[in-house]
Amino acid sequence: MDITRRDIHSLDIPVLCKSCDVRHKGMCGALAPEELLQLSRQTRQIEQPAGTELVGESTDVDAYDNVMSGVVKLSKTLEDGRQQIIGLQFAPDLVGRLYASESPMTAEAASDITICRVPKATLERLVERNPVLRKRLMDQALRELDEARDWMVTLGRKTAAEKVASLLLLIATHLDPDARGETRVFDLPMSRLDIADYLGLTIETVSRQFSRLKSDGIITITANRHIEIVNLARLKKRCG
Amino acid sequence: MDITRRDIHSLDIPVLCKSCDVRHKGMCGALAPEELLQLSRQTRQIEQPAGTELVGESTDVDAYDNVMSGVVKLSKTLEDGRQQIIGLQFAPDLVGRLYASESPMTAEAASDITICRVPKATLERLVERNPVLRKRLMDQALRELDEARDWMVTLGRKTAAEKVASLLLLIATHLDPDARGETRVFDLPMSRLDIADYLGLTIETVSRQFSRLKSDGIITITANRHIEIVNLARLKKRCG
DNA sequence: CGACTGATTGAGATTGTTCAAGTTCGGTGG
DNA sequence: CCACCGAACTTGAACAATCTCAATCAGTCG
Repeated sequence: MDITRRDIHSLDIPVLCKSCDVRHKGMCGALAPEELLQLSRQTRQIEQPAGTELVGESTDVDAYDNVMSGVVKLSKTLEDGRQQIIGLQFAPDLVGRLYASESPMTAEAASDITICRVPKATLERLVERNPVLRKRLMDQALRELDEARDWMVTLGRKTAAEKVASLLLLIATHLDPDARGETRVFDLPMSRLDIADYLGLTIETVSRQFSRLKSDGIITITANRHIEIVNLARLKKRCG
Repeated sequence: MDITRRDIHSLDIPVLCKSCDVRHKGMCGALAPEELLQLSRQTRQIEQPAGTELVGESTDVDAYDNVMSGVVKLSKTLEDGRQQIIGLQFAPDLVGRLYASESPMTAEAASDITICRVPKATLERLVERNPVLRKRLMDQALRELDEARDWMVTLGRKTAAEKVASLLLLIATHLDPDARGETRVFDLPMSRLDIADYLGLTIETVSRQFSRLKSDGIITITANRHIEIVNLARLKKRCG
C-alpha cells in the first residue's frame, strides 16, 4: 500500500484524457462527464510492481481499485499457510468487496499493474446516485459469481491435466481486454506457485503438466513465462 | 417443473398470512404492503419432493423461486457426467441467476422443499422500482460470492477429512433460518452422493470420513441421515 | 563468476479412487 | 409382525493420481 516514486510520476497522467476500451467497459464508462471530473480529483492512477499487496485478508478497506492494466489475484489462506487463489481480476474490473468494511480476502498484484484508486465512501456515494454504475457493479458481482462457480467445477472435479489446460484457456480469453476472442501468444501473468495455488495443486504437478502439454505439441514455452498455444482445439479438448 | 397434486393443495395456504422470520429476512420483507398484495396474485407457493428439478443447466428461465423451507442444490455437470454441486440455498434465498435468460446451472430440491415461484418479469420489474429489494438482492449476490470463494478454498486445499467436517459445520449453521448459531442435531438434507458431489469426493471417501468422525466420538449418526454433533469444538478444529 | 530464485525432473510415500463385497434402512406384502 | 426387496450406505483391498522430498537445471543479479 506504500506509494513509490513511480506512483508520483504516474499522477502526471491525466485521468480523463485516455479514452481506451477499458474505460468504456468499466466503471468510468458509466459516469456522466461531471461525475468523471469530480472523481478525477479524488482519484489517483498508480502503477504497482508484481507482488504488491493491495488489501490484506481481514484488513480494513478504505478504497476500491479499478484495474487499468495487468492482473490482480485474490486469495485466501488457511491458518497453517495453505493458500488458495479464489479469483483473478483483469482490466476493467473493480477490486474490492462492495460494502464490506473488512476485506474477506487478500488482493495482490500478480503482474505489474496500473490501478485507479477510489476512496471507499466516494464510490459508494456514486453508486447511490448513479443507476448505470449500480447496474454495472451488480453485473460484475454476478459475473464473478458465475466465474467462481465455474472454477469450483474445475477445482472439485477436474484432473491436474484438465486444470492446467483450463487455466491456459482462461488466461487466453481474459488477458487482453480489447481482444475479441482468445490470444494465442502471451506471457503468463503469474508464477508457477500462483498457478498451483489457483488450481489447488503443487508447483511440481503444474510443472509436469506444462511439460506434457509441451511435449504433446499443444503449447510452446520459452523463458518460463512466454506461452504460445500451438493447437487451440486440442487444448480445449483437454479442459474436461 | 410439473405441478403435482400436492401443489394444488398448497395453493390454499395464503401467501400473505405467514409472518415468520423467513419472510422478514428474505425478499418479501423488502416489499411494501401493496407490493406484497400485488405479488401474491402472481405467485404460487409450491411444495416439491426431494429430487425435483427447478431449472436445468442451459435451460430458459421464466421464473425465480424463493426458498421457504428445505434445501436447494445448485450444480454443474461436465460432458462426461462428472458433477459438482456449486452451492446450497437455504430459506429465505432466492434461486435463479438474476437477469440471465438461460440458467448457467441446474437447481434441484435436495430435500423436500416449499418454494414461492415468482415470474421472471414480475420480479425484475419490482427490482427496478424498489431500492430496498434491489439492495437485498445485491447483498445476496455478494454473500453468495463470498460463500463460493470460501468453498473454493475447501475444494482446492482441504483434505477429505477437513472437507466433510466443513460441510457438517456449514449445514449446522445454515439449516435453521430462525436459529442464531449452530444446530447440533439435524437431519442431513442430502444423500451421500450429493455430499460427495459438493465436496469433490467419491461416496466411499465421504462414508469413510463419516465413520471416522463417529468412531472418534465427534458425531453420532443414526438412520444414515440423522446427525448429532457431540463435540462441536473438535469438529471445528477438523475444518482446517 | 558464484549465489540465488524459480522451474523441472525423479523416486518413493500418501491420499483418495475404483471395484467388489457386505450391510442397513425403509418400504411392501404376506 | 415378520420376511423380503431395492436403494442407499459402509467396508475392504488393490490401484492410480498427486504430493513430498531431494536433486538438478536455467536464468538473473551483483
